[in-house]
Amino acid sequence: MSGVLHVLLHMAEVDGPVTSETLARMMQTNPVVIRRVMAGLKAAGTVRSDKGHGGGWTLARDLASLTLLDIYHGIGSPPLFAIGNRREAPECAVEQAVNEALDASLDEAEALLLASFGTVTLATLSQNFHRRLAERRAATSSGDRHDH
Amino acid sequence: MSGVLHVLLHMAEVDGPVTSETLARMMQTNPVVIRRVMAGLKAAGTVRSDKGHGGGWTLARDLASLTLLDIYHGIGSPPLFAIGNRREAPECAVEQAVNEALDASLDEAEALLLASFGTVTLATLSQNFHRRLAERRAATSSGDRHDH
DNA sequence: TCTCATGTAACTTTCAATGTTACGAACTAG
DNA sequence: CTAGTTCGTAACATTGAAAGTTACATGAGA
Repeated sequence: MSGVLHVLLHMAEVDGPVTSETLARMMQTNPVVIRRVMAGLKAAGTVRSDKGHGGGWTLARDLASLTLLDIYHGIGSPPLFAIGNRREAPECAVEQAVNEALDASLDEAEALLLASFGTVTLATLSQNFHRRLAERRAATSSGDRHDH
Repeated sequence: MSGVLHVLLHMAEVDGPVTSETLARMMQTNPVVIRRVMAGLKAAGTVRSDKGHGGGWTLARDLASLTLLDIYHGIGSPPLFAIGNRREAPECAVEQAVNEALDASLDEAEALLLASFGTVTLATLSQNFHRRLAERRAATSSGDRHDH
């Protein structure tokens, strides 16, 4: 998730297609790993890929029309929580009572989280990125006089 | 988490102390694993342990005074989410923007989840467990005539 | 004193995530 | 049409964290 967002924002900074090779160097990983996660996004219509000379990955939709929720589903909607339910011995009544209680809380939190994802666009992330860049430039050009 | 709750509810069904050996068989695991997770709960005052003959684990507090939140903290407050933030290259402005956005959503969901945990007592879980037992008994003694 | 039980360090095993290699398919430039 | 690029994907290797295991020390009761 975090890595994919990183990649997409970097792609938005370049106008032409970007190869898996280049993206892999940015993320300090392997081109095949990039292709794996991009596969889902491609199927979802978020990005497109082109082969051969001048090929690579391109954003297929506007940043403003993409939310964190789109990306989450694009990468296959993986489990959100680290503390899952035991699925062993589900016939045990104790197990069922425990799972019922945990599920109630987890489902509620999951609904909120996904709703929250739905309100954040990649355009917002990009804007925050550029704001940080500007602040950083201002800080260094003024000789780091502020703060500590 | 799920496993610990299972253990605690089983302990509540017995009046005397229960050994790690017995609990391990219930959970289909190893006694040492039981002692490991119980260590935190003991430090938190949730359970006590006694050595020697007739020893084992005992609930030190009433089920009604224990919430899921207490148990969560008792086992060391492990990470709740499976989709963490990248901590590599945190100086990259893109990374910072991504982490900022994800943290905002995750923190909000975490707060809700923990609050939700705080409202559920183990007494409630135990009641649900006994309700299930009663329903199951009723269903089998009536010959499974209802539903399918 | 002998047995039972926890406490804990050290080691091993397991398993899923990630990384890697290899090769086929599709595309472009010349 | 040929050569060079790039994605697509299967198969295998590596890694790291969680769980399991062994071993032994400590404390408590019969």
